[in-house]
Amino acid sequence: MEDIQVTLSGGKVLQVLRGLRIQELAFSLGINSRIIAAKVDGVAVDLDRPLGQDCTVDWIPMDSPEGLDILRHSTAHLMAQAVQGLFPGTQVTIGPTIEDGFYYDFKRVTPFTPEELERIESRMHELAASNLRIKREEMPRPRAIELFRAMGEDYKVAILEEIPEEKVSLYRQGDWVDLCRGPHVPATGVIGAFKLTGVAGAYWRGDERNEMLQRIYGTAWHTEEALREHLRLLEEAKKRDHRRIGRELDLFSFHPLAPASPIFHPKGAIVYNELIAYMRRLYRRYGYQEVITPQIFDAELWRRSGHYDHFRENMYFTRVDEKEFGVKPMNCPGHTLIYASKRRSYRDLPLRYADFGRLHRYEKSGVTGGLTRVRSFSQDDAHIFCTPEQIEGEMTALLRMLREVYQAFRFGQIQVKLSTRPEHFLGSEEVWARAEEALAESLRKEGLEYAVNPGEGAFYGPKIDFVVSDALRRGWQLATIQLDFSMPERFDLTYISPAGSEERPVMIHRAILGSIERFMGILLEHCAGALPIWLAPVQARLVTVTDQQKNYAEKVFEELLAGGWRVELDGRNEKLGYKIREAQMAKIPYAVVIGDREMKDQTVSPRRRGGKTLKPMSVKEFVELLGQEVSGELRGEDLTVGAGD
RNA sequence: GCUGGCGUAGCUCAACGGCAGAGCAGCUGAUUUGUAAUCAGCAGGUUGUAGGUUCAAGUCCUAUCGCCAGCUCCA
Repeated sequence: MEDIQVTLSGGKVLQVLRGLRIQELAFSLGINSRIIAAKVDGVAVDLDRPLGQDCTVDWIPMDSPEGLDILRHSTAHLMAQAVQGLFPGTQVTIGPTIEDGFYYDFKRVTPFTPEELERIESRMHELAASNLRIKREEMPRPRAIELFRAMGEDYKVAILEEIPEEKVSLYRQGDWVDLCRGPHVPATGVIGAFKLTGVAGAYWRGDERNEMLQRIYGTAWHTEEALREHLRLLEEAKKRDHRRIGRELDLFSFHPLAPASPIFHPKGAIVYNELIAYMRRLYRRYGYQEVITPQIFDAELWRRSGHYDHFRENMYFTRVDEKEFGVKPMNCPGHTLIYASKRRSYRDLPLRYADFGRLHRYEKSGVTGGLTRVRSFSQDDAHIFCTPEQIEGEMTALLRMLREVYQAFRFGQIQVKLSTRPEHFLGSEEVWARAEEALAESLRKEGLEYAVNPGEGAFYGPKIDFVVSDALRRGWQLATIQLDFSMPERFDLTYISPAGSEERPVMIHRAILGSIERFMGILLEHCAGALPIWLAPVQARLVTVTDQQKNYAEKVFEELLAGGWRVELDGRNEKLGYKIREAQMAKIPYAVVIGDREMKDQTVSPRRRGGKTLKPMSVKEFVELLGQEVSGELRGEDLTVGAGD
C-alpha cells in the first residue's frame, strides 16, 4: 500500500499509510487523549475515519467549542439510548446541542417525571461506563427509511423523507442506532461529566399546531470540574435573579390581583424615576421634546394605525358610550396626532417626541415573568419625524446617544442586528427595500458591525436591535430603532418642502433602555443589586455607635437631606457590627459611622459597600465625595463603589 | 395559549393520610455596643381558592387562580 501525504494544522507534513485511521494518527502523535474528533480538509469527521488520500487534518480538542459541541451531541445520543432502553415504545425525534448543553425531543404518551429523569441519568452513567464503541454507518436513504419504519420510528422516517441527499449516515452504539450526520465521540466512555437539567413540552418542528413532544434538557462538559463550574454559575445567576433582589431590597412586588404587573414600592419607584430623570437630562441635550398622550383612544385610531388588525389579541379594550376604546399598547399613533395638529414645514423637522407614557399589552400567561415581560410598563419611547434626507443624521445622533447610555451602565459589548421584512407587513416591498438600505447604510457609516435577521422586522418597518452583555455575559436586547414609512402614510402626515410641495415625512421609532421595567430587571442582575450611587434608593445610611451620638447624627442627617441626598439614619440600640451588616446586605453604597470620636471632631467615618473604611472626614468633604462619584459614574468612569464590591 | 413542576408564617424550608413545626425577619425586655449577626421572652397559620374522597386531608382526586422552567408568541 502506498503512502499518502497528511498536512497537520501546524503545517507539518507526514507520510502515512493510506487507510490509516485518524485515531491511530493521533495515537502515534501522543495526543489521542485530548482529541475528540478531527477536521479532514475542513470537514469534521469521526476519529475512526480512515484517511484515503492526501489531505489536511485539523484536530478538534475535547475542550474546544467544536469539541464540546460534539461531546454534547453524543451525550444527547447517550440519553436517547438510555430513554429507549428504559421506556420501550418511546420514539426519538431530534436531539441538537444548545449553548452549554443539549436536548432531545421524544414522542411518548406520558411526560417524564423527575424520578424518571434520575433513572435515565443513572442508566446513562452505566452506558458510559460500559464504553460502547460509536460506529458510523452509511446507507442509501430508501434503506434507512425502511429500517426506521421497521423500528416504528415515525419521526425519523419523516425527517429522512425530507433529506435531499441520497446517502445518509447512521450511528450505532451497542444495540442502539440513530440517524445522524455526526461526527461523534469514538466511544461512550468519553462521556461522563453531564447532568440532566429539566424536562419540558415542545412542539414537533416548533409549531404549536403540531403534537407536543417531551423534551429533556441536559448539560455536558469535558471534565467534572467544568461541569461543577457551570452549575456554580447557574447558582450565581439564581442569586442575582432580579425577582429575588427586588424582594430582598424591597423594590417591587407582584400580586395575584394584578398578574404580570409589577408594583413598585417606594425604593423601587426611586430607581424607576431616576432612570427616567436620566433619560430626560439626555433628551434636553439631544433635542427631544417630551409629550403626554392619552391612555385610551377610540378604536378608530388603532384601526388606522394597523394595530387593531395585527395586534388586537394583545390589546385591552373597553366600551364607553356605545363605542369601543383601546388602551394604548404603543405611543406612536398618539404622536402622529400631535404631528398632524398643524401644517408642518421642512423647517420644523426633525421633530423628536419623547413619551414615558404607560403602555398595556395583554401578554399570554405563559410568556410573562418578573420584570422582563410584563403587561403594564413604560418605555423611554420617542418618535422622530424627519425628511428622508435627515435619516442618516438622526441615526448618527442616535448611535452616539446609545453609546453614552450603555457606557453609563457599564454594559460591555454591544451586538447589532438588522431585522428585515417579516411575513406580515404594511406598505410596499419597494418602500421596505428603501428603508432597509437606509438603516444598513447608517450602520456602515458609523463603522458598526452588524448581523442581518431576515424576516424579524416589525410589521411597519425594518429595525435595528442592540444586544448588550451583562456581568454574567448573558445577552439582552435593549435598544431598538425602527424605521417606519407606513405610519405617516396611514395618518396622511405631510410637510411642505422648500419647493412648496407636500411631502411624506419618515418616522423613526426608538427606545434606548426599552421598557423601564425590563431594563431595571436587567440592570439589577447586571450589578447584583448593588446599584451605582446615582440610582441607589438609599445612598448613605448613618449608623450611630451608641445613642449618645443621636443629636449629632440627626444634625448630619438633616445636612445631607438638605443637600438632596437619599439618606437614612439608623440610631437603633444595636451593636455597630449588626447595623453595618444590615446596611451591607441592603446594598447601600455608604454606611456612615458616627461615634464619640466623630462627634468630638465633627466628622463622619464612611464605609464603602465593599467593606473599605475611609478615614474620618467632615460632612462637607463627604458630600463632595458623593458628588464626585455620581458625576464620575454618569460619565462612565470606573466605579469606586461597584457591583463587585 | 400549550406541556410539566410548585403553592405551608413576611422570607427560606420541615411535617408516613393521624395534635401544623424550625431558622431568619417582626414585637417586648435586658444589654450602650467601633466597621458583616448580643441575649432572653412573645407573637405569628382557614396549609393559594372552591369542591370531592375518607372516621380523619397540608398530604389523595377534580376544578380554578398564581408562580417557576420550557414551547409558541413578542407591534
